[in-house]
Amino acid sequence: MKTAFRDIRDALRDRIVSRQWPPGELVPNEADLAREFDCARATVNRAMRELAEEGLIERRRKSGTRVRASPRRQASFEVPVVRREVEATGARYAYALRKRSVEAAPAWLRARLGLAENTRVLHITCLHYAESHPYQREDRWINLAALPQAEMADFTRSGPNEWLLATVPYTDAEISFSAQGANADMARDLGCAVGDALFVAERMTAFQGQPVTYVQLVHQRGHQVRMRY
Amino acid sequence: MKTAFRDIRDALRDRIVSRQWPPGELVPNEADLAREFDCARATVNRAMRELAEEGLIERRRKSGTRVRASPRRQASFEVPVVRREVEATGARYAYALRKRSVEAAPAWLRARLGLAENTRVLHITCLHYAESHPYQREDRWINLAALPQAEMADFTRSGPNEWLLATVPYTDAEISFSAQGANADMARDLGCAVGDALFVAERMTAFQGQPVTYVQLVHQRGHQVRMRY
DNA sequence: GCGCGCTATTTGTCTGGACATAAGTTTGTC
DNA sequence: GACAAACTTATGTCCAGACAAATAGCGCGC
Repeated sequence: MKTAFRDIRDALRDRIVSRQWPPGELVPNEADLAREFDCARATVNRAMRELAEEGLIERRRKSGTRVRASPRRQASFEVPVVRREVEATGARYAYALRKRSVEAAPAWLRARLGLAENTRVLHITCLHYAESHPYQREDRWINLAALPQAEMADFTRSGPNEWLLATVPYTDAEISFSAQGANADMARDLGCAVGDALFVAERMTAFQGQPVTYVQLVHQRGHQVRMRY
Repeated sequence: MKTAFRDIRDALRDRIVSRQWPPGELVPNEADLAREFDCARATVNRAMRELAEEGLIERRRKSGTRVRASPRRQASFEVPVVRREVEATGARYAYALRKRSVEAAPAWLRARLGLAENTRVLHITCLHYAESHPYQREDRWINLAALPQAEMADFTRSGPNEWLLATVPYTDAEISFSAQGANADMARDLGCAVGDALFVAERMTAFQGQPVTYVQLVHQRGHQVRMRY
């Protein structure tokens, strides 16, 4: 029976989730499986490599392959771009700039991004709407030492997010999620009460080792981030 | 110059992030790159496949490979298991069962999991501590039609999470994050004020198509979920 | 001009073989 | 017994070549 690596992978996964090969069990070696499935060892290797990436099995040279006792489960989600996120719901996206200023980086920001003293930053506050309802409030700081051309950019018609994506598309980033009570600014901009529980995403990005931007994204009440795994 | 697929992958990634191959650009085909790197085409293929998985390039038969205009960025994080999450901070983990009852599934739960009427569920409420401070409040419903042995399980010493992991280790799941104001129960259990903004994770899991459990995990004030990408 | 089928090109996968690398296991020496 | 060297075994990677599958683009008939 000649099968593709995808079929082999799925067949092996099946044996694992059905407990035919229970957690901790040693799996037959590649050569044997290649014989069983009547294919080249490389094909079995590819199948097993993918299962290892999924976190279902653990492989070690010489010791062989075993089914993980508790499978390492990882969820992955697409980092949202607000315009697309809004448009995906079918709503019309709109944007409004609230504030733009060039400042010396405050101490908390310098600490977070690892900036030198006296670093100049561009501070943008803006709002993203779904139809006419505020959807997300964005508070962003851009490191002008790393990205001087940001000072010339026009943020009155579209947000810094899209400008940055077009200008510095490849970045290392850290994202974090938390819940925060609305302060006066958030409450005003999002049309909720002070103290309301809001879902907040924060993101720090660096390009080639240099910190580029920090952003706080405060979402409308009830916002959820969802992912399958 | 003979190189491994890892080196080739990194070299190509470098050309992309340095804009030597700008967004939208057509990348040389595998045969040419194999000649350039003096290796087999399969080796280039492996390198490019990984870059495609990273979301940096897009490949299509006959049209060739191009650098994505805006790279698809995906963050992935390990689905947390509360005991390990607490112990990773260096704190001692402790557990307390608050409530255990067998009930008919309420309507909202039936709707969420797609359960038949009159389905019996096991409802567990428990607390997870870091040292002596409440860390997370867990409210869980287990579908007894799918997992009757849950009714016999002892949840007085360790949580349903660990029991489920050991019993049904391979599941499909959907996870979602949101912010919610603390209700009276949450405030009492977590030692905060009613209305405080709390970070909430919810999870629905299914095993071989059958809904198994729904859980709401309410975290202590200030909780963050962090990931790099 | 329009639709349809053919062809050329590019990626996707597989084979059978080879050598590299990691890491248990055995053997040998002290 | 302790330790190191040699051996064995399973996975990791690579190669050269082959064929499969998708599809962009061309040419043909109308």
